Amino acid sequence: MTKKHNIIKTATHLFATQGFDGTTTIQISKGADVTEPLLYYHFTGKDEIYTSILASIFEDYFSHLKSLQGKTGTQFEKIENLFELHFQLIAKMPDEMSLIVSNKPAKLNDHGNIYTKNTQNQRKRLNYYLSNCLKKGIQTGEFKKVPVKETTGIMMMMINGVLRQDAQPKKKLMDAMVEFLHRNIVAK
Amino acid sequence: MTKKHNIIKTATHLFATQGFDGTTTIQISKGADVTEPLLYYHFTGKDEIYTSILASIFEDYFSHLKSLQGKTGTQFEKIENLFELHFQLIAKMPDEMSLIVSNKPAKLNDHGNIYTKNTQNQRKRLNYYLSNCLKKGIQTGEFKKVPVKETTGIMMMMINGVLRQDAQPKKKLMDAMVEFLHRNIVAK
Amino acid sequence: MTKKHNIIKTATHLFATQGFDGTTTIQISKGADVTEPLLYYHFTGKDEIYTSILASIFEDYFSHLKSLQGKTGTQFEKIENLFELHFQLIAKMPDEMSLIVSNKPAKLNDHGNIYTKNTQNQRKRLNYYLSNCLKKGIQTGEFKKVPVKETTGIMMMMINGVLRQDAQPKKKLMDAMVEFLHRNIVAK
Amino acid sequence: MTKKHNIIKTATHLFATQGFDGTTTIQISKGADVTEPLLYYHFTGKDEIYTSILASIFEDYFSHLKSLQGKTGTQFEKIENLFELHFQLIAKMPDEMSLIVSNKPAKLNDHGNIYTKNTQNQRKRLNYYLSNCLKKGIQTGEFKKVPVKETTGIMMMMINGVLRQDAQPKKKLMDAMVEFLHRNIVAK
DNA sequence: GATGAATGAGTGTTCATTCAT
DNA sequence: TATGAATGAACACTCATTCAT
Repeated sequence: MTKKHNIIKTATHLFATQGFDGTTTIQISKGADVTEPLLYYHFTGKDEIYTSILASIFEDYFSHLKSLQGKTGTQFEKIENLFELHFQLIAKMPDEMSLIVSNKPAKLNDHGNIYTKNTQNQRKRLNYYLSNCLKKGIQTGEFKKVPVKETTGIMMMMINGVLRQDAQPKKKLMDAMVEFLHRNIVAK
Repeated sequence: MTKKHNIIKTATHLFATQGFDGTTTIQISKGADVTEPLLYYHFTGKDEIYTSILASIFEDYFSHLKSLQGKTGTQFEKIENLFELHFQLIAKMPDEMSLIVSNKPAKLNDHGNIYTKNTQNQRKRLNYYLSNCLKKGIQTGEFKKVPVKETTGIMMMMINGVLRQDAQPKKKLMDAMVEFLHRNIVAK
Repeated sequence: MTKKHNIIKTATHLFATQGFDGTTTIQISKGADVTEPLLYYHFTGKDEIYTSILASIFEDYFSHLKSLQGKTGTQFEKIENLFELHFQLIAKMPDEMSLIVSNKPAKLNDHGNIYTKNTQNQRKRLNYYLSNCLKKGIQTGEFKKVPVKETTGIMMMMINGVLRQDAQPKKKLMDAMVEFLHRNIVAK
Repeated sequence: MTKKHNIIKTATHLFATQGFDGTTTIQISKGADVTEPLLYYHFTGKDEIYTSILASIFEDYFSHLKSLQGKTGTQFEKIENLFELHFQLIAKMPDEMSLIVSNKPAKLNDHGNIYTKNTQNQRKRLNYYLSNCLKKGIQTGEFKKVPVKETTGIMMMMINGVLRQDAQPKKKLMDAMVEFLHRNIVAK
């Protein structure tokens, strides 16, 4: 529990700040205050430390995405929820969020292609969620007749920009973004 | 095509796709079809290959930014120009653009901190350019009374999102973004 | 015999016979019948192998010098003791003695300057020991009124000559040296 | 003339202060203000730079030794001449003298064995010169009946000590040494 | 004479990983 | 669980040397 958890916490932080390729097993073990061989007791290797962390983060992330679908409200509120979620996730777990948008490690022997698979999955889900909201909103007259594909692309780009920002995103900026969107897509 | 040029071209591509930490000197030399020691004849080391490439890219990039300031037109056209520029740069030199938005290498012994310096400089310039356009446009009545700081932040986030996109950005998406902005800030 | 001990033994011999600059880490590891990385498990690098060996040799050497001061006898016997000691040390551990009189390595990144510090210390101690004996001996009438500084210098030069000799010093030569000294400084 | 001479001068100094193994061809070329390939125009390689320098120094040194034999005087004056010579040589060309007493380079491919040959030759000549003086002096009654072999050994050790001293030898010390010898071997 | 460009062979060192306990 | 000791493979880099001009 404690030591394995420590390894995961340390590795997550190091991978997020230095990247997979820039992080060594010594750094992880020293940061977690354990010896190197213990890493290999709990994991099969550096690769698995990374992939297991990534898998767990994505699992968590996807479950959050899923829980959004149960909520009721206008289509715009649903879109707002999505932005709000990412904003909160970054505030609560910046390392984890940073990890799932970082580049694919060059030295990772990603046989299961966990990285690509999850990243594509994320894109697909976001795309589905947003374009669905847009389509429905347009149908019901809640939204203007904006081009669905492009508007979805823009919103995803905005989420991407938020996730990849170096500094913690400000609440004010998030509100401005939502307002910005509102003005653009909601019918007067 | 000199061998030094080949080294730079290969290294740029590898650094852009694999990161600094994920790229080895052997990969660079093999990709450039030269022997490893030649890297050290033309550069002081792997670090300098990276920093000299980065410096030259940023120099190029900043000169492009500067040339925008000479152009005339409405404030919105000026903003449009900025988006257009990034769109073109990515199309013309994706590796280079990818490099200037990649994360700071962990193993780079960058005493002059060329990475941070340039990145901050870029942010400052973009911020200055955009907020200036906004302020002027608001003053002259070309723009609505949008909050300058936040709107600037959103636009920078969009540019950031464009730069960090994996795939080549589509012209259609770019047009949609401009239209999106237009609807939001230009006074009716 | 631990592997670390083996490394030290081999390195001592190689450094003594080939010099620090002329010895490679491969030679050390092969000579000690270990792999190269093990050198870096037990030491921080080639430099530390050298400096730690040198430090231990000097420590040993200085403790021998110290133990001489406890012995009683005439001043000439004390001087004789010093020559005898060096003679014995060379016979017992030629590599070690050869190391402490070898030249300062050019490629040694010796921040603490362990080499210079110890070498100067050695000179100072020998000087102190010998000139003290001489002064006392002259005072008590045991010695002729020889010039202290110069006679000390000559004796140190002789010790230096003994230490730096390529071949093992012969007992006969050592006896001749002591007799030589006796004739020169002891009052008739 | 100038450039080759420069190479020799620089190399001599570097070899003397850093040793053969501790000196690189870049250091030599930079110190001599020439490019590296020029070293290979004037010499066949680093080895030959070293051996040719060593050969020339030994040649010079041996010719000095030879010229001593032409001088007249008592046997002790002849011995004094030898000490005096080494004293002068060190004062006039410390680098060169330092080189001929430095250890045999580990990385030198000394096919002609120039190093060992000359060093042994030097030893033999000094031995011959000194023991000859001693024998003659004892025969003529100029000297006491000292043991020739051992006394020669001691004197060679003193010369060795002088040559290997780090600092420039003081005139006073040299005088003391001669006086020291005088008291020991010259008959009253 | 002289040099810019280039290289094969090696150097010291680090890496992720394993073994014996 | 846990670790001290050990390693094969690779890493960034340097060396003496050569080639084309």
